[in-house]
Amino acid sequence: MKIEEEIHQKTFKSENQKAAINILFTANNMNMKSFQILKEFGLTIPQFNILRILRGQHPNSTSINSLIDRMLDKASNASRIVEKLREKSLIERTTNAIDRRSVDVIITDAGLSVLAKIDVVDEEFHFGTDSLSQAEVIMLNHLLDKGRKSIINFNNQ
Amino acid sequence: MKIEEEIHQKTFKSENQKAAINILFTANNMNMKSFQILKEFGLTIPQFNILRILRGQHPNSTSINSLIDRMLDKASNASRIVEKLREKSLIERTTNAIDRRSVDVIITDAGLSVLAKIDVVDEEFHFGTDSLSQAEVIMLNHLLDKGRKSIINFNNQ
DNA sequence: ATGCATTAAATGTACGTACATATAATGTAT
DNA sequence: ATACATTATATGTACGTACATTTAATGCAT
Repeated sequence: MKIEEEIHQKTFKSENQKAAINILFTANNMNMKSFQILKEFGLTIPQFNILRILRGQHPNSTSINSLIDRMLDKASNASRIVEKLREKSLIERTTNAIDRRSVDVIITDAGLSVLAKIDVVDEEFHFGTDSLSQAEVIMLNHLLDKGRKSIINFNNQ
Repeated sequence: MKIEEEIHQKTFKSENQKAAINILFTANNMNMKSFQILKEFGLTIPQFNILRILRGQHPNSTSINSLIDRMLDKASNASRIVEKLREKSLIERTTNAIDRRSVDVIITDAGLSVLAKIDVVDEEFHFGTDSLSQAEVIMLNHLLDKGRKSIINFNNQ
């Protein structure tokens, strides 16, 4: 469905404004979808993202600081999210022996097990699988990369 | 910059997975940018969105329920956001005379004035203005509309 | 007119986030 | 060795959001 119909807005100032709203609306849809899937597993989106990072490092541990560096969405508070995961026994947290300021976070077998279950519905975290051709998806990635330029410049000011 | 470089991830399971991450990352960038701009005007993103809806209806009033219907991002709590705007005297809130359950919300002159100032930097709320051709932006809108199909189907289940 | 369902909005709770600040451990210059 | 800066993490506050529940007004069937 066209974005005009989705949000009941007939006109836009420009195709560029429409594109901005289109991207935000699409991302919002995707987030809602992820949210619904993850809820069944008792996880929030940031908790899921952190678990996946930890799985990528397994069996090594990862510091909180390193988690913050790797997260897609700004995670000013990895500490609190990690604590939620610890309460569910999906990760373990130990003070680093060498640098006692640092915290070693490691995913548990239970954590790996939950992620394995979510992998089954993993294709839900892809975009346009059933509706876009391979060439179209590649084009979409290209246009997003290219169009993002001005935003990035702004953020780096 | 390509998404691979942006998030320091070299490989993806598919172009579709890359597209999903690309959309989420781009939307996140845009939101951060809007957040920074609006902060200078003492507004949050949902507050700004509600103000714009109210301007669209001005000089008529809008009910809280109607606001919820129109908001891009699910606003389960338009009440609280409206209250924040009222504290800043950017809107007025009165009980509807005919249906005393309903609340009439109307933007004040101060509210219109703030939006007018933000209009000056309005082009920041567009996408790819300096980097994409008109044909490319139209293509992007088309691909997003088309690719969103499977998400929408899922959400309507 | 009375009783019950429906509707509009507000409120409570748990979570996440931006930002500022605090706490504790470590590094470093002297 | 001591003082001070830096670093890693945690905590407090204000805001927004999803969800459940509450409150009050209205609609409707009888």
